[in-house]
Amino acid sequence: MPPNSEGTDLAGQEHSCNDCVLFSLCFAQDINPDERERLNGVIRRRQGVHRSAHLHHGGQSARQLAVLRSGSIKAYQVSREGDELVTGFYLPGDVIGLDAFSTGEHAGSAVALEECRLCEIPVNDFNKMLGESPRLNQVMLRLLAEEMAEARRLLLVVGRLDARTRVALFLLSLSRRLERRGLDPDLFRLSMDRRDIANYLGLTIETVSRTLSALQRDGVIHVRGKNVRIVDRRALSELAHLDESSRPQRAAG
Amino acid sequence: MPPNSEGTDLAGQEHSCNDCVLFSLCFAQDINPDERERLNGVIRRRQGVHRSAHLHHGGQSARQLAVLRSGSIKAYQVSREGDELVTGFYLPGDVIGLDAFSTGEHAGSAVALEECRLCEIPVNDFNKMLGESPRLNQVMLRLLAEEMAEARRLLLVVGRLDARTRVALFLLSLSRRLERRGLDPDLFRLSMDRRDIANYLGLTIETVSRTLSALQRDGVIHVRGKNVRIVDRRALSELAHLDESSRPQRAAG
DNA sequence: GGGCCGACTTGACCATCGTCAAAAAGGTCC
DNA sequence: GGACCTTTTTGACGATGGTCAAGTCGGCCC
Repeated sequence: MPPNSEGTDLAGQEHSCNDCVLFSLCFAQDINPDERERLNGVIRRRQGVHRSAHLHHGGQSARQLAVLRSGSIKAYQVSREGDELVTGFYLPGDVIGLDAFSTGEHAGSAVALEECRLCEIPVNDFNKMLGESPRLNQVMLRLLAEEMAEARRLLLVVGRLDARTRVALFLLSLSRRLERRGLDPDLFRLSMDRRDIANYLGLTIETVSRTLSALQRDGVIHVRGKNVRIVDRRALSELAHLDESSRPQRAAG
Repeated sequence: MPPNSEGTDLAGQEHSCNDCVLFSLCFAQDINPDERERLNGVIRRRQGVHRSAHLHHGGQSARQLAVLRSGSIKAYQVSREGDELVTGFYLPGDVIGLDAFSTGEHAGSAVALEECRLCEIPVNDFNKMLGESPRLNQVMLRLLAEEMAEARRLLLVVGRLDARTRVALFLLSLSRRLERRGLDPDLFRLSMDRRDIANYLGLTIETVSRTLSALQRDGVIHVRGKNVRIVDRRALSELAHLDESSRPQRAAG
């Protein structure tokens, strides 16, 4: 088993935000110390959330806001026709449940891709804190705006780029996010299966598979099942950075 | 010139929200009367914003939040490679400038597609009101969440559906929005050109043109330049409603 | 270990939609 | 009206990526 094969288990067993390894990634760093102390008081630290367990379903009323401490989570929506639309993947430090922020009901579903640990904040407590802290409100707006920007980025990727570019962008984005969490950006394990990747990128399983194989053949990456090694980061970046040549030219300004 | 050919000029010259024809479409209806009174005091009613005039550019710091009173507006972003990504079209009653809500800088650009009138609220005034009204905060969060949901919908449309379905959805969406504004849902004029539609839907100009022609050939719509008449709404809805047959089957759950 | 099942890969084929090109329609200015 | 330019339409062609099908790999249970 290669090093870093779990990929997303970097949190310890702390019981205070101040000791938490994830502190620099967590929104808790953005509020002031006594607000944080108060947060500490209401947080439920949950572990043993196993693979395929749902954190919430679309339409459900929100019970808590959660920060992922270890593991990884898939966010998706279900269309009226019943098929799945993968909207993102959460890694440690990410906030889960913002989609219920305004209506009180979750817009989409979230499911664990592997064993997870979480910090959960009951909505009641959280809303009370929101009512009293303009700072916290601001932080939430920022987080929401970030999700928005992410959705827009995804829109560009999914709608307008060819398969190779989409896959390259996916790998680089994941790599960068892992690196920010102190993990090896060049050697990691995908916690989602090909179906999820394909769905997320708006492609088929076969195309994802073929594209990964092609990237390997070209010496850009090395793939073996869920294990990925980035061999030629420069080449991968060039692919992702929208070489005019490698890209269908859909109506642009 | 057919009736309703302007399509988006339904606001009068009122100087109070209470008299405004758009009241039922505007977020002003959601706040309480004295907040609205205060809003009235700071609103600048601007007209004569002509075609191709920009309301703001991406990266610019926000000067005001605006509600469109008449005309229509295109929202877009510019990628690092310099091409345009149309993210949406605003109609009367829509709020413009939410993209700057958290950072203070506009994420994208907004440009008038035809002569427009606006209600502008200077950011300073608006922020002050925000700091004092939890209700207004809530309304803003709701609006932001709605834009988010819209972005997600667009993601589905652009990434996963075939050209015919995309165009059908586009026409139906526009029709529904016009109807909500008291205009004819079956006969209207597109204020955007084919390039904008194509870009918005992640297609080429040619494909949009061909698809519109095909829909006309099939007796579903009638098109003449920018003028559109929906002839067979039922058929159009069926196309849009994702008939399993007419749709490439990209990885779905 | 062996069998089984699902995940993944690979190949052959073909539809959709992008590309290139040219003509037609529409708008503006004189 | 006529010249000129932009927008839109239409056609021919080809590449990308979806579909169908058959294999290979890997994990899990006995």
